[in-house]
Amino acid sequence: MSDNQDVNLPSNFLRSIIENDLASGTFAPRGDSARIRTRFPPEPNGYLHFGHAKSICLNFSLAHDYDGACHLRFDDTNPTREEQEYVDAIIDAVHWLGFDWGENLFFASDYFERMYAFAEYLIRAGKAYVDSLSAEEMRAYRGTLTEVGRDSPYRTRSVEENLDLFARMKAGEFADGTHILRAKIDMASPNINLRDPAIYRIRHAHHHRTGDTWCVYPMYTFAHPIEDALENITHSFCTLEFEDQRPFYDWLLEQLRAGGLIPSPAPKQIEFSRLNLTYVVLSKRKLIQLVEEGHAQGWDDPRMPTLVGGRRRGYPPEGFRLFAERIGVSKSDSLIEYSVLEESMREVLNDSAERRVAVLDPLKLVIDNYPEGQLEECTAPNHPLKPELGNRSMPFGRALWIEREDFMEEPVKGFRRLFPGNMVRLRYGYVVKCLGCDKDAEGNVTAVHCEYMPDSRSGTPGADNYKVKGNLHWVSVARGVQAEVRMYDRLFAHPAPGSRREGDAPELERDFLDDLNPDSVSVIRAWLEPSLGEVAPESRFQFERHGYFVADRFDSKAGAPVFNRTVTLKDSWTKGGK
RNA sequence: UGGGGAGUCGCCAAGUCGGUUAAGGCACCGGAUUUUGAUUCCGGCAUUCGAGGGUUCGAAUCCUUCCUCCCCAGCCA
Repeated sequence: MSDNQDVNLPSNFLRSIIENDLASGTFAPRGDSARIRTRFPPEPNGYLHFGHAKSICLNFSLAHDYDGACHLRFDDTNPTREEQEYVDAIIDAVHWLGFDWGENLFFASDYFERMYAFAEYLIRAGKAYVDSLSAEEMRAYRGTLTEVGRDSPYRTRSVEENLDLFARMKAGEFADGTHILRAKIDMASPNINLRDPAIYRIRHAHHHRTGDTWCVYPMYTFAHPIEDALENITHSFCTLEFEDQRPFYDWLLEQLRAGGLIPSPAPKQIEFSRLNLTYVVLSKRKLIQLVEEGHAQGWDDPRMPTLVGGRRRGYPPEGFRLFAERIGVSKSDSLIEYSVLEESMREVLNDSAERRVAVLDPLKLVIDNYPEGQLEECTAPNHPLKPELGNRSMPFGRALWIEREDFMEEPVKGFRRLFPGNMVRLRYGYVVKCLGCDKDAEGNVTAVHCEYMPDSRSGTPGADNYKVKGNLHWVSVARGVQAEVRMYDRLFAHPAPGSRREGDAPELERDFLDDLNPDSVSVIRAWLEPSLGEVAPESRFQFERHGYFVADRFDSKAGAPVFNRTVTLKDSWTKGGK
C-alpha cells in the first residue's frame, strides 16, 4: 500500500482498527502472509439481499486494501434449514458482485470434528456440561432481563458423566431436545448471553454436506468463533445485534487459546450497523413472505431487494460497490435514502450503457411534406461522451412514433416540445414544425402532423440554421420493433413499510404489506429502434430521455427482446411540476 | 427498572489523543453549457455538533447530569 493510495482511502472506524492493529503488529505473531483476514459468512438458508452486499463489499474491499484475504464461508450449523441450492446461489451472487475468494472457500461443517473435540475439551476443563432441562425449563431458569438466572440442577454433573452423556448424544442415543451441552459461565451474569449459553444441540437431521454423520450440531454462538480462529481470521466483522455476544466470543476463544487449540492471538469480533433502505424491507422473514404470498414473482423478481432481483432489474455490480462505498460504515442505526442506491446505479450506467431509442407510449407523427415510402438512414452515436463506441443508424421516414407526452395541443407554460406552430428537432434527424393533430370522436389525439425542413438534417451544415429548444426521440413506424417492456417502480409506497404514522391510533397495528405499491410494475408494448431487436440477454442500455433498461436475463431472446426498466433518468421537468 | 450500543445539515458520514473558516456523498435550490428538460460545470446549503452544566486562553472532541433511539431473555443465525 503506497502513501498515495493511503490518501484516497475513505476513513471509517473499521479502517482505524485495522490500521492500528497493523501498526502495532497485533497479529504478526501468527506469521500469516496475509496481513489481515476477513470473511463473509452467510448461512445458506436464503438468497442474498442488498444488506449482504454491504457486508460483502466491506469484507472483500477491506481485505483487498490492506493486502489481506477474504474468505467465503458458509455457516451451515443448522441442518434443518440449510440447502445446497442456496450455497450455489450465494457463490454465484458473490462472484457476480465482482469478488473472488480464491482457495478460501470454507464451510462450518468442515470443522465439525474439531468443534466436537473442542467441546469435549471444554467439558474436561470444567467449562461445559450436559443439561437435561427441557427448553421451557431452561428458559425459566435463565431469569429475565432484570432478574438473575438460577443454576440448573444438572450443572454440577461430573466431568465423566458429562463426557459420557455428550458421547451418547453424539451416538444418537437421545431424542432431539432431551439433552443439551452448555457452556458453564455464570447464571447471574447481567449479560444473558453469558448465562450458560447452549453450545451443542441434538438434531437428528440430514445435513446438506455431512449427510447423516452427525446428530449433534454446534450452535452459531459456539461455532462461529471457532471457524474464525481456525481460519486465522483477524477481524471478524458482523452486525450490531451480535454485540452482546462478543464477551462469549472472547471467552470461548480464550479457553481454547489457553489450551493451545487455536492460533494466538485470537480473532476480534467488530460490529457495524446493518443496512436499512427507504422503500425497502430487508428482513428475511418479510422477503420470504413477499415471495410466498405472491406479492413478488420470486426471489429474482426485479422489484425484490435481493441480489438476483437487482441483477434482473439491471443494477450493475459496480453500482452496488459504489453504493457500499458511498454509504460508509459506522455503528449508528441508519436508514439510507433509496436515491443513494439509484444514483450509484445511474453513475455506473451513464458511463457504461450505450444509448438507444425507444418509444414507450406511442403517438403517430406524420411529416406531411416528406415523400411517401421514402426512408433514409440517420446516424446516432452509441454514447455521447465516448465516440470510440461508434454509431448506429436509424431509419427515418414519413411516419414516426413519438412519445404521447411530447405533444400538447394546448401547451402549458415552459413546454418546449410539440404543439401547433412550434418547431422541434427530431433527434439525429430533421427539424419539424407542428401543423396540428387528428382526433377521434372522443377527442383523443390520434396523430400529429408536421412539416420538416429538408435542409435541417443533423450532421449537415444546415442543421445549425434552426435553433429549437425541443429535442424529441422517435422510431420509424415502418421499421420499428415492437417489444414488451416492464416498467418497474418501487415495491413499497412508503419509505418505512409498516411503520406507524403520526396520528395513528395507539391500538392501530400496521403491516408492511399494507404499504405495498399497487403500481410497482406495468407491462407495456413499446416501439424500439431496429438495432434493439437482436440484443443479448442482460445487455444494458439507456433509452434516451427515459432511463436505463436491461434485456431480461431469462425472458429476452435475440429477435424477441424483453426489457426491464432499471431506473429512470433524473427529470427536472416533470419534477418542477409541468 | 439489568446489560450492551448509538446520537454531527432532510438522509448517510468524516472529524478519534482539545487549537484558526465542522470534509465529502445523496437530496434540495439556483445559474452556465448541452441535438437526452440527462450528463457535465459552477454556486448555495450546520456561527453549529441530542440537551444542560463544568474544565480550559481555546471543546463536536475532556468531566458531569439528563434526554432520545436501537439490541439482548431461540435447543435461530
